Amino acid sequence: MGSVFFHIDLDAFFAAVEILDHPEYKGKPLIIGTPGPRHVASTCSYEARKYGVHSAMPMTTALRLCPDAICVRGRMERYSEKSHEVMSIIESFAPGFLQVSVDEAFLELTGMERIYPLPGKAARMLKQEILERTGLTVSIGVASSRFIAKLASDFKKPDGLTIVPPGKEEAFVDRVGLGKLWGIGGSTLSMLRRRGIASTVQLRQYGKEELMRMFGEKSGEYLYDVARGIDPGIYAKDAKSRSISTERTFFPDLVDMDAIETYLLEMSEEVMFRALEEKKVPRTVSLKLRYGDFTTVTVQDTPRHGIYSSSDVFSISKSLLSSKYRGEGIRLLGIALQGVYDGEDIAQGEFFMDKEKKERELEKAILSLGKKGQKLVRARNLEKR
DNA sequence: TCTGGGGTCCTAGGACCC
DNA sequence: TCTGGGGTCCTAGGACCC
Repeated sequence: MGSVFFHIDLDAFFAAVEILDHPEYKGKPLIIGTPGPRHVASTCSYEARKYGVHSAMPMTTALRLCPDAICVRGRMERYSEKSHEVMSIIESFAPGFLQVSVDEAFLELTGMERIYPLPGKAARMLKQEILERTGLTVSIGVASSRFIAKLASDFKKPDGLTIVPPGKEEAFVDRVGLGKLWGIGGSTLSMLRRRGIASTVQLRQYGKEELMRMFGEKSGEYLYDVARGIDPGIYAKDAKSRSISTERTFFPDLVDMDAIETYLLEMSEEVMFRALEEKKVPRTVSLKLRYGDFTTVTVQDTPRHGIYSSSDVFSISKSLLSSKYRGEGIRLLGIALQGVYDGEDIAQGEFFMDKEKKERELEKAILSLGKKGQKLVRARNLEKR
């Protein structure tokens, strides 16, 4: 018996939650996002999609296309609450559960023929249960691999169910089309087109070595597999280190150095606080700058002595800034902690001999830094007068 | 059209080591 | 006299996804 995977995708999730909480929005074009320049839509209702509005579209464009749309600011806490409700239903349905974002998850039903002899029927049961208990609809894809199941859940939306029988993967990929395959975005698509490859059928005419030469080792292999409906291994491996980041876009561009440093301080604290909350230790700090013309640069530093407090992050990001800053208006500032490991994983040295004590010290340091931060801000404001 | 914010993974070049 | 090969770490940039 072959493998069986479900991919479950919540339909227009944020918008659906807002409609649930505000029934008066039902049947109307609804956009989750703040109106104004340098803002973007995060989701929208299906009524708004009829006007051409979609996720990641600039709000100014979205409102030009659909001037009567209702705009609401996102309420992430509420969405994660609803997400938990749905995910716990999915998780208890079958053992192979893997959540991949707020609004989607995989289930593996391989070897469960005794309990669910017909995967399609099982999927309908799951959809029904989610709707009854949460008021939300999902679309489900059923296939022999995660990759195909993911494409299938997107094939018919909202409230869809698409089953790709074993052996039909390649034919399904042909129906979906090159541009809608997961992992093939705008740049890859135009690179392929430039070489005269506009469909999965055409892509299949190239050998693996040929594609690897044309697109690089990993991408070549990826394209070879995907064109044949073979799962290239999405969500197969789990990340060994992570990153924690924050960024802000400004309107108008930031020019004042004090203001820039104040944001840097605020963001250093935010990011390091999140790391400490999770008892994680970062190895590198990276600073991102975007200028008014949208050119974006990043610089990073991996200090030998390690990163233990937000004042470390702040001073590193300040020197990174001075090493790169062009001296013009800044559209975006970002700070990322990379190579973030569990405290335990890097405990080989003397660093964490007395781990708990060390952590308490770090947390205290952070708290007092928070207060110092306030003073610093005030000191800055005074200096300006 | 004028381009958010939070992530992951890949590449290519240089440093450094054996 | 023009100079190996492999492994690992670091860096900057880019593609992609939700």
